Amino acid sequence: MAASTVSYVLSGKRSISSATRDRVQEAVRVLGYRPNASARALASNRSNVIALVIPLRAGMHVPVLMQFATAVVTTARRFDHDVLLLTADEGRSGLERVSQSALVDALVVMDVELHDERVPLLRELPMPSVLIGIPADTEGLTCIDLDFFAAAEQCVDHLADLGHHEIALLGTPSAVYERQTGFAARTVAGFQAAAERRGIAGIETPCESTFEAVLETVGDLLREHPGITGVVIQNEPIIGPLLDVLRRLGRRVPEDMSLMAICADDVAVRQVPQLSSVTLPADEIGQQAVETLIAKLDSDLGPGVTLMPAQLTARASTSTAP
Amino acid sequence: MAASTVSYVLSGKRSISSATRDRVQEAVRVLGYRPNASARALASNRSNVIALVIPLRAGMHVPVLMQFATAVVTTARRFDHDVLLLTADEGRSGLERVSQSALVDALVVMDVELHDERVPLLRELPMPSVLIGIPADTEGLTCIDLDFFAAAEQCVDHLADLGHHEIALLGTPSAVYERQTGFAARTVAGFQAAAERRGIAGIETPCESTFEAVLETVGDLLREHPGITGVVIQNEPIIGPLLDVLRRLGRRVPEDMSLMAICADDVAVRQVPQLSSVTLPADEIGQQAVETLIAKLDSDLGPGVTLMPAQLTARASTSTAP
DNA sequence: TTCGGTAGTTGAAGCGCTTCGACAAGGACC
DNA sequence: GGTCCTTGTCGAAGCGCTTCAACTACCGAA
Repeated sequence: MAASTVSYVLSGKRSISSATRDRVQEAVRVLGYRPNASARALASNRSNVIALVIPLRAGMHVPVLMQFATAVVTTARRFDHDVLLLTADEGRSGLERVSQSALVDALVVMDVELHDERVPLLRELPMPSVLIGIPADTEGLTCIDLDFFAAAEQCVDHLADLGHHEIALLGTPSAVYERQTGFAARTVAGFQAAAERRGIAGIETPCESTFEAVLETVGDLLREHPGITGVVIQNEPIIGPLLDVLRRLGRRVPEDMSLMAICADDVAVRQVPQLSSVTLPADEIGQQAVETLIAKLDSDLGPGVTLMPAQLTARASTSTAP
Repeated sequence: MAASTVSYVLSGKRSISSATRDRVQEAVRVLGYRPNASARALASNRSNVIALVIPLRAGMHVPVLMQFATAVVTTARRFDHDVLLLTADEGRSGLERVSQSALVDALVVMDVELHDERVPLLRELPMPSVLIGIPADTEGLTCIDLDFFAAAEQCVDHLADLGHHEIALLGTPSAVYERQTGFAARTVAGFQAAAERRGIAGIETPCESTFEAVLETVGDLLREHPGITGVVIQNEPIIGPLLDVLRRLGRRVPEDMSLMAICADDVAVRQVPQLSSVTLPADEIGQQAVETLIAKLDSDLGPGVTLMPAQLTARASTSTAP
C-alpha cells in the first residue's frame, strides 16, 4: 500500500478499486489518521484557508458584521476550507503578508470604500479575492453587495405610493460618509434619484448611533421640515432610539409618521410596530461571496459585480400619508 | 550564501555576523522575499496560527463577542501569530480537526459551559488551550474570566450601602442559564450570597433580549415585589429597553429606582443617565488569554484559573434608597 | 493471436523551509 | 607553536504530503 494510493483515495483524483478504497478508509478510521495541513499545503500549493478581512471602524454595526462573518465561515466549511481572521487595521500589509506567504488561497474583503487603498493591491495579488462592497472602479474585481441604490429607491417608491411627499433619509454616522463607504453613498444616490423621479422632497441627513444624537437629529429635522411624514432609516442601531424619540415627540407610527428600514429582517420584525423594510441579506451575501471565491479558485472565473436584488416587505410601520 | 544562513538571520536562532545579516536583510528587502508559511510550518512543526472558537448561540451578546475576538486577533498579531476563526457549532470535531491536522498551534475557546463537552477533549489534545469562561472542573485547564461572583457581590454591596433592602437581578436569557453557562451562574451565586450576607432581599430573574420581554418581566417583577428599589442588570442589549420601560412606568432613575449594570464601560457611559457599573473588560480578557497561550507555547506554563478582578464605578444611576 | 487502450497501483521526486552536525577561521591560553 | 574553544557558515537531511511518469494487468478490437 503506497502512500500515493492513500493520497488518491483521500482526494479522489484518480480511480481506485473499491476494494483498495475500502481498505484505506477502514485504516484511516481505525488509526484516526488526519493529513498534516502544512505538508498538504506545501505539496499541493493549496492551504485550503481563505482570509476574511473584517473592519473595526467607527460607525459599523457589529451584529451585521458578525452575520457576514458567520455566513463566510459556515460556507467556507461547506467547501472544506477554513477562515483566517484579519482585522482591517493591518491594511494593505496584512493582505500582502497572508497572500505572499501562501498562508491563504483567497481573500474576502469587507467594508470597501469608494477609493480603497487595498483595491489596487487586490488587482495585483496572484490570488483570487471577493469584495463585499463596491469601490468606484471595479475593473478586474469581483464584488458583491446589496443593491443599495435600488433598496433606497424602493423605500421612496413605497412611501410615494402611499401619498407621502416629504420624506427623510436618516443615514449612517457621518464618519461612514466621510470615508466614502460605497453602500452609504449608493443609498443616498438612490434616495435622491427616486425622490426626484417621483417629484417629492427628499431630505437626507447622517445620524450618529446614540440616543442623544437621534433626539437632536430628529428634532432638528422635524423643526426645519415640519411637513415630513415618512422616514427611511439605514442605521440599524438607532432604530430603537428613533421609535422612542418619535413616541416622546408624540408622533405615532404609522399614523403620523411612516417608517421604512433597510436592515436585517429579524430586526425589523422585532420592533413595535413591526417595520416595513428592505432586507439586508447578510447571510446570502456572505455565502455568495465564498461560493464565488471557490469558483474562482478552481476555474479562473472572470471578474464581475453582483448586486443582490433589493426586496421590500411592507409591515406595520408604513401607511397612507396623514 | 546558504539557505540555512538566511533562515538563521530571519529567526535569530544562531549568531550571525553583522555583515552577513545586513546583506541578507538587504536582499530580503529588495526581492520582497517572504517565507512560505506551509514550508515553515512543516519544517518547524509550528504553524504560528491559533484557533479562536466563537459561539453563535442564542442569548449571546454579539458586540461583546466581537470585542473579545478583536482583542484576540490584535494580541496574536503582536506575537506574530494569526487567528483561525471557528464557530462553536462544529463542536468537538472542529477542535479535533484543526489540532490533529496541525493547522493551528493552540486554541482559545469562548463561552464555556459548566459541563462543556469540549473540556475533556481539551485536556487530551497535545496542544495548549485557554478557555474564556470557567467550567465546573478546571483540573488541568487554563481559564480566564471576569470574577462575576465578585462583580455581582460588589453591585449588591453598593446598593446595600445606599440603603436599599429589596433588589433584583435582571439576568441573561433563560437559554443561557439552561445550558449552564458559567458566567451567568456565578453572577447569580454572587448576587444571592451578597444579598444574604447583607440581610437584604435579592430576587433574580432571567430576561430575554426583546423590548416586550423586558416590559413583561419588569412589570411582573414590580407587581410581585413592589418594594424593589434597585436593579442589577447583566444583559447588555436590554439596558436601553429597561430604561425605556422604567420611564413608561413612571419610575425615575435614580430617584425611584437605582440601576447597576455589569457591562462594558462605554455602554454604561452612553446611557442617560450614565450607569453605575462593574466593567466587563473584554479587551483585557482577550489579551490576557493570548498572552497566556503564547507563554504556554514556548515554556510549558502550567494550568491555572485567572479571575480578573471586578471593578465598580459609581455613576448617575444609583442613589440612596427612596 | 496480437495490439492498443484503460484502470489500478506504485516508487520517486520534490514542495520550501528548519535544524543538525560538521567544519573552517580566528583568538586565547599555556 | 600547538591546543582548545568560540563564532560564523554551510551542506544535507528531512518535515509529510501530492503528483508525475512508469509499470502491470486485463479487456476488447482487429
